[in-house]
Amino acid sequence: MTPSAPVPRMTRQRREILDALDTRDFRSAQAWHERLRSEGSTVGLATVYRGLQSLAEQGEVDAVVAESGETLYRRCEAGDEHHHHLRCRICGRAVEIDVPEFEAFAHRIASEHDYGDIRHTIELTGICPQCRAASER
Amino acid sequence: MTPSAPVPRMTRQRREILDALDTRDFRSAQAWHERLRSEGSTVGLATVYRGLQSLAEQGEVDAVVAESGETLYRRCEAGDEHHHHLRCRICGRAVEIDVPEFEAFAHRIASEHDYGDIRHTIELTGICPQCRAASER
DNA sequence: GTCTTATTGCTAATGATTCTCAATTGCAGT
DNA sequence: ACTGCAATTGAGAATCATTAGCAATAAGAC
Repeated sequence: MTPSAPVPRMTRQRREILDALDTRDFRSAQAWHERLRSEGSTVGLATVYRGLQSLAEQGEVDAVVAESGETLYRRCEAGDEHHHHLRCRICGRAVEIDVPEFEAFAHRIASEHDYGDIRHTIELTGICPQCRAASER
Repeated sequence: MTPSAPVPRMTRQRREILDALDTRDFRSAQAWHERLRSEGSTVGLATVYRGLQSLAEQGEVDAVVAESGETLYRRCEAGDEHHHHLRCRICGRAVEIDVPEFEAFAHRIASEHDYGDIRHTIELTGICPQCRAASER
């Protein structure tokens, strides 16, 4: 029925992207691209965008939309399903948190209003200790 | 100290924007602009952007960043401080909800990680009953 | 009414992301 | 290892939302 998505292939560049995704920080596709180039890779920007997108679909990376509208990516913790983040608005450093209470709450609210196919996003942002110290002087 | 922001003036176009913001739906700046034009207004797109932005700063309108990256605006309920939404991913229709438990939770998590100047966003999206019905046939 | 300056409306400029398409290259089968 | 072919890549053009630049207007104070 479904047009059946093409079979993914493991290419050099896809491997490189995966390898680059090591830190715990959220970065934009452009930032990851720069990092790759600076490390000698020759991947194209478009490829990085495509790669990150498909990885996000497979659940390999987390994607969040910053207030500026740009999408930030980061490799996900192991295979855990669902979680949220406390992210630094300045350096991007993020901590994974989970809000078990909320999962239930979301569904209650949703069914109260008769909304279906619920999805939720919780974004907690702040200034991390390091950046705070830096900006205070 | 602060460069003291200019004194805002009530212009025809600002009034029109305020007037247009009547429905309970989230719409993009472009969408609000179209609506205004279709109702005979001659406001420019940039003016709508500027107007919505300043209104958002004053807390007169809510602004949320959709997954697509575009910013959606809607007039706020009276002057209540802080709240969240359950928004339909198809038609944009939204319900204001509040999550008192969460406000406290957010601060606890934040201080646990020593993050300052906390800000949070909770976005609940789903498909509203009307759109669900529509897409089911 | 006059003046000062915030505001408007174009339009051009940005910035991020996506698309186009020819050139590559996994990889299944032989 | 060799072929065939669809998936993938890379570079640049194309989109899209949003912002900046600037001359022309028009609030609001006097």
